[in-house]
Amino acid sequence: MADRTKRRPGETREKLMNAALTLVGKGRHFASLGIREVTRQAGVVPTSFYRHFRSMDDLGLQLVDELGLVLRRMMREARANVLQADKLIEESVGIFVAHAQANRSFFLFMAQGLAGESRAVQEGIRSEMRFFASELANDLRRLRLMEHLSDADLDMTCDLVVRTVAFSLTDLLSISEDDDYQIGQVRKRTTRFL
Amino acid sequence: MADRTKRRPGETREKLMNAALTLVGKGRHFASLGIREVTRQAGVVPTSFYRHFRSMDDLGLQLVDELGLVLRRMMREARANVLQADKLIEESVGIFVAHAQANRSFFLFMAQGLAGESRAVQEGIRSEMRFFASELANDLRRLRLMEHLSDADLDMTCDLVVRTVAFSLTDLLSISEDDDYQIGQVRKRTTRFL
DNA sequence: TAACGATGTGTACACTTGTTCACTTATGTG
DNA sequence: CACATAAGTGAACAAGTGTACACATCGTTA
Repeated sequence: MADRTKRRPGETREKLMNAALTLVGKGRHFASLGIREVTRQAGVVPTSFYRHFRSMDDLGLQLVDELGLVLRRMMREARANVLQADKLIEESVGIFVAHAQANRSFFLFMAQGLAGESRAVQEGIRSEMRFFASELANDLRRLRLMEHLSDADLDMTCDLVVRTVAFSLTDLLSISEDDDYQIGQVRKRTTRFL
Repeated sequence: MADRTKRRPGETREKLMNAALTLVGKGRHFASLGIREVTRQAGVVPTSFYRHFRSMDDLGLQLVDELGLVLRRMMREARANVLQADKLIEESVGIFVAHAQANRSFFLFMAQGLAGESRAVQEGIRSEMRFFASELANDLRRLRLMEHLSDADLDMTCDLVVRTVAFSLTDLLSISEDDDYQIGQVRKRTTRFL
């Protein structure tokens, strides 16, 4: 009972992924992480790494997949909370900032990966962002907002919004103490932008 | 004459900085480069590194300084070529794209450094971008364009433009073969944005 | 010319790294 | 229960890493 030597399946796998995220959260860049370093942080022997991942790039790719889940969760919450269209932007930005802080390492990883070393990871993150942008465009269409924009323009605008916000991440996450000012900035930027 | 054993001062220093840029241009991330790797690429013995740089971070900082020069050169060219205000955006974007291609590794380094490992390099690049944005705002003010925007709004808008363009770099530089499409995209985005 | 400081070189050392192999242990299915 | 398979372990190795030291070479200045 108190003795929990049981090995939950996939536990080490999680530990390794979290270890990588933790190191990224500590300011390290994903590209500079080594297998041994990650296993050390996870409290696991180096060999175990190969039971779950082929290489560091592989780990990165699986992190991208999980990142997708985080983003989807964020979208769902946003959709639920902004049923009526007023205050839409403030609301959305607020939710975004909250998620960015709750999953700080994850978003840091995303910001890094965009200019990262592994082409595959780079492509994965980019495609997650594209998906996110297209969903955003769909939502706006459904809510009959932005009807003064053509479809193509709307798509492009959403893409731009996502890019801009993603870019702000770098600032937002690097400070993260005196958020208030930064939040205000991002909110202002995004609001004015739309 | 044919024998050029002479040692031009600062030659190795340049060789090392170029070596780092070359590796970045080959798809490596700056944060993952090692001293030995760079010296090897530069065709220099590892010990020489310490004659010029305290560490890799130091090298990065000095690269940022040179990046500043590149940006200033770009601005000067832009100012010279867009004396009259029509076609201003297309002209500017064209110049930007040309520079981005000519100094591909430099701009890659910049894109990487924004989410990089060294806080100092990150801060340096960010401040270069801020400077660039404020100069852009000044130019627009001088040309009496965008008079419908308040000063604060103009500053923010320029910041946003710079961010957006910088972000597009990631795409632009990662393809760089079938540029035509990408150039069109960036141009369209920026144009529509302003 | 002599001496000096800056720059470049070769060797060496103590660590760290990625990866492998043979071995133990737990989990779930017949 | 027995057994196959997945998951975890430890020891080992060759290769690569950062850094230090002592020495060679150049350009400049006294």
